[in-house]
Amino acid sequence: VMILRSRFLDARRKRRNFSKQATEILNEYFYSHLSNPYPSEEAKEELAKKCSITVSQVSNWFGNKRIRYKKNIGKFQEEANLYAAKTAVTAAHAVAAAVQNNQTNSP
Amino acid sequence: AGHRENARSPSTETSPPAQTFDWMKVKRNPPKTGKAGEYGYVGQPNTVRTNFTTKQLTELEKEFHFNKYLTRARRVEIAASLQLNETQVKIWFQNRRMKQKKREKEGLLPISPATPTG
DNA sequence: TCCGCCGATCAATCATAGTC
DNA sequence: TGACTATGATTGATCGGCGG
Repeated sequence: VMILRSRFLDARRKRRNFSKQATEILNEYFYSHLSNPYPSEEAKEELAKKCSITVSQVSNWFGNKRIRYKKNIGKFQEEANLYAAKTAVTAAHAVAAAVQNNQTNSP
Repeated sequence: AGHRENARSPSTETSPPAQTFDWMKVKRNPPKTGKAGEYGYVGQPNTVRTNFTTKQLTELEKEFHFNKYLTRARRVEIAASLQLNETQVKIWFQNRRMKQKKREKEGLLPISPATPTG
């Protein structure tokens, strides 16, 4: 019956949650690329570095996130709005900077 | 690989989040791992992933250490002896090689997160 | 045209960590 | 402390692209 409960206690035994800061970075990327949340190998390396985790962990995170997100989009609405607002502020700053820059050196 | 597109289904575009992008609709076809019975063949292919027994995994692992790649003949032998499809054996080796590669890569840098101030 | 492989991903599940 | 949920990891199998 349970003959194969054998997933022989893999390495997933001693699991540690990522730091809140790392999760923050990953979520920011995910929601700011919601139309296509598939970071390139290069982007994964950068995220891994910023989050102090491995590239594989970044891949695992996105894989789990994508599946769980589409499985129940509604459950992530609040989170989605939160990060959307956050990136919106960042975008606003960028626009402001661009405008400022444009006025300074107009062609 | 992928479904790299970016199209969006008809939806309000005024709300940033809550849109249904193509990646959210991706659906994988169910496994074609039809474990046919003696009579004719059951109706639907297995809709769930096969659970390899400890014995099967042990044998596959043993074979893997002997050869990272299988010849057609060897594959047939193993599949028969382990009651698996040739495809399952083929895929298992494929996944095993990827796993090996991943481990070699990871078990090499975990230490020294030297961050050359970029 | 068919087949095997690679790399990425999916999807289901495991086992633990966190919350109440 | 036990029940339930959140989450990282594992893995059999699929998808698309390549090369033989």
